[in-house]
Amino acid sequence: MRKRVTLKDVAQAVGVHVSTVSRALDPKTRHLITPEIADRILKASERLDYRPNAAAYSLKTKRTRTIGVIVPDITNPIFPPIIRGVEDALADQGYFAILANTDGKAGREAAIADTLLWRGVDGLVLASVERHDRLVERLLAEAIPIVTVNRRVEREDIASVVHDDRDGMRRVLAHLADLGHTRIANIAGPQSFSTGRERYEAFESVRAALGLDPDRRLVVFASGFNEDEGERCTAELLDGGVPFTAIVCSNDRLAIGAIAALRQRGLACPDDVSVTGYNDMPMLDRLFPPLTTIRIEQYQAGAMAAELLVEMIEEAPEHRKPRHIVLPVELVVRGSTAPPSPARNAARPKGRGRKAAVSENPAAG
Amino acid sequence: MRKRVTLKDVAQAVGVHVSTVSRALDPKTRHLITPEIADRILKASERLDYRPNAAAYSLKTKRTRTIGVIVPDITNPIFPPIIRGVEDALADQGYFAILANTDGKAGREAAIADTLLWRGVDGLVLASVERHDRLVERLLAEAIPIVTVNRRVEREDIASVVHDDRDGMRRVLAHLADLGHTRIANIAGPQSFSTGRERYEAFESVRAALGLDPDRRLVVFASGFNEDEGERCTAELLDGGVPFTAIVCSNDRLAIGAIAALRQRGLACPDDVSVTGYNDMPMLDRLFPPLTTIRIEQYQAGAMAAELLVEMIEEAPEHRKPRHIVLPVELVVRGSTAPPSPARNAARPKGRGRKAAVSENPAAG
DNA sequence: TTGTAAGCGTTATCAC
DNA sequence: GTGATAACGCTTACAA
Repeated sequence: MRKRVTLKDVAQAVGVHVSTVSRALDPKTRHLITPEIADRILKASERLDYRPNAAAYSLKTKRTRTIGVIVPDITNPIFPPIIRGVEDALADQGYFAILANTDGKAGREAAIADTLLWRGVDGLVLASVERHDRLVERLLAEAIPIVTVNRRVEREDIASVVHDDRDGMRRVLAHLADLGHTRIANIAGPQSFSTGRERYEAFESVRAALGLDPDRRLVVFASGFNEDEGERCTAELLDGGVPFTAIVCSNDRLAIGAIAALRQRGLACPDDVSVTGYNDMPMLDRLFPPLTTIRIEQYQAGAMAAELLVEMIEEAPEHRKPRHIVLPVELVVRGSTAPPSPARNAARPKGRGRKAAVSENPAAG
Repeated sequence: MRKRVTLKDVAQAVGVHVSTVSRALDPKTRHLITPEIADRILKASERLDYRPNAAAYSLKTKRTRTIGVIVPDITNPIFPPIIRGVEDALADQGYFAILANTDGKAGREAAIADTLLWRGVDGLVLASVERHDRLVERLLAEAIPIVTVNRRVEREDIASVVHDDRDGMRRVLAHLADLGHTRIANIAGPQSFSTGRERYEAFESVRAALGLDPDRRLVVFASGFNEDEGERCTAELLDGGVPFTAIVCSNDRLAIGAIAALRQRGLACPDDVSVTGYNDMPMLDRLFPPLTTIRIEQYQAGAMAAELLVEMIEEAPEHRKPRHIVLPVELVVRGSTAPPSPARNAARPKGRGRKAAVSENPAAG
C-alpha cells in the first residue's frame, strides 16, 4: 500500500505553499491564482496522482459526500432498481451511498438513522416512510436534508419522488372496464403507506367515475404488501359471497397471492377472474399467467431522488425548497386479464367441473 | 442541527483532560484510568450523548470502518441476499458498507475500486471476480484486505466464501438419475467464472461416475448467466439432434430461458424434458413449472465474507492468513423434473400433436 | 494515573 | 496573488 500523496507533496513538487495548491485545485477559488502557477499545480497533481483525503476534508468541512439510503429490505425486488438509480446518480456527483435495511421496524429505523447521522451522512434518501412518520419529523427538526422515494409523507415540506398512483389506477380500471368487467374487487394495500392509501382512494374515485358497481364489500384491506396477505384477502373476498370478475391488487405480490388463492379454490386466472398487479417487478412476465400490471420507473425515481437530495445539500439551508416529483406510469397488459366469461364469475363458478362453488369451500386451503 | 458533542465537551463536564476521556472510552486503554474516574467519564459521555467523530477518527487512524462491496449488478436477484448478509454482519461489528455495481465491465470495476480506495475503505468484498482477475492481482499487490464471495479466484492466497458446487451438481445428477434419466444435457455457464467452471467440471465427473451417457455434444456453453443465453443454448442442443431427456443448467436464469425455448419448440417441461436450475433465486416456486434447483445460502455467505474481512482488517497484516469457506448446498425438488416419458424425448418428440419434431423446427422462434 | 502536545490532511482567515 | 497559521476532533508518544 504505497504512501498516499497529499497536498504537501504537490506543494513541494511545484515549490509553492499548500494553501496555494488547495486554492488552485478548487475550481471555485482557482481564479485567485496566477494562471500559469495554477496550471503547473494542476499538472503536478495529475502527475503525482493526488487524491484528496476524504477524512481530512470531512473533518474540516463537516461534509462527507456520503448519503444514507434507508429501505425496508433490499431483498424485496422493487428496491434494487431504486437503489441503483440512487447510486448511479450519486456517483455522477461524487457522492456515495450507505445502505441500510429496516425490515419495516420503526425502532430499527430510528436506530439506523442515528448511526448514519453519527457517521456523518450529509442527507438521507428514505424509501421506507409511512404517511405519518416519526423519523421524518425528527430529521426535519434537526434540519437534515431528506427526500422520500416511492412513498411520501403527508407534508408538503418534505421533498419526494413518487409515481402517479391515481393515473395508474385509472389505467388499470379503464383496461378492465374496456374488457367488459363491471364487478371489480380491490385488494388495497396498508393504508399507513402513501402508496396503499392513494391507490385505494383512486380505485374508489375512478370506479365511481366509470360507473362501475360501487359495492363496499368488494374492497378488502391487506395488512402488508405480500403474497400471504394477497391469499388471505382473496379468500375473504370469495367468502364474502359478492360476485366479481376481476381483482385489482395494490401491488404485484398481493396479486401473486391472489392468483394462488384462486387456484386453491379451483378458480382459474384469467378464465374465471382477472387479476392485476402494480409495480411490474421482475419475472412477472415469466409467471403463469403473466401478470398484467402497472410499470413504474423505479430506476428513474431513485436517480431523481438522489439528484434532488444533492441539490438540497449543496443549497444553503435557507434556500432549500422541498420539491415534489411525480413520475408517469404505464399499463402493461399481459395474460392475467381477459374479458369476463359470461357464464362464470367468482361467486358462482360454473365450467369445467373441477371447480367448486365458493360456498362449498368457505375456508382458504 | 444541534451542535455535536465532542471529547472536549465530555472532558469539560467531568473536569479532566480530553486524552483521559479518550482513554476511558476505549475499552483497550480503559485499564490505565482510575476506575472511579473512568466511571464518571462513561456516565457523562452517556448523558451528553457523545458520539465520536468518524472523520477525525479516520484522519488520525487511517481507518474508516467502511468496506466496499462490489457486485456486478444489485438488480440481479441473487445479490441482494448476499449484500444483506454482508451489511448485517458488518453492522454487528460497527462497520458500514458502500455498494458499487460494475455491470460486469472490467474497466468500470477498476475505476470503482479506485474510487472506493481513495474514499478510504478498509477492505473489499468482491462478488464479481473472474477466475483470473486483474483487479484482485492489483489489490493483492497493494495489500488491501479482500475476500471474494459466491465466486473465487484461482489462487489460494485470496480469502473466499463459496458454495459446494461439486456437491450441488452431484445432487442434481443423482436426482435426475434416480428419476431414470440417462441422456442428460448441460448448459454450462461462462468458464471464466469459478461457478461456471466448477459446475461444469462437476457435471462431467459426476456424469461419468454415475455411468451416464457421456456424449460431448450434450454440453453447450453459455456466454452469460442469463435467460437469453439459456434460450440460445437450448436451441443449439435441440438442433444438435442428439436425444436427451433432461437439461441441467448452471444457474436459474439459464433454466428459465431453457424452459421458454422448449416451449417455443412445442416441447413441455417436465413432460418432454426435465430442467434444473441452480441458486434458488426468489419466485422460482411461482413459475410454471416451479423450478427444481440447488439452494445456496446466500445471506450466510455474505455474512461470513464480512466476518472474514473484518477479521483480516483487524489482524496485523503479517498474521493475515486467507481462509476459504465452502458452504453446504441443498437440493430443492419442484415441478420441473419428472421421470422421462418412455415414448418421448427431446430429439424425437411425440405426443399431443401440438409438438413438432426438432428437425421440422430448426431455428429458434 | 493523568496531562501535554504533536500531528493526521484539509480549508479558511489572516497578513503581506 | 501568495504564504503563514489556526483549526476541525481525535489518538498517542512522552512528560510529569
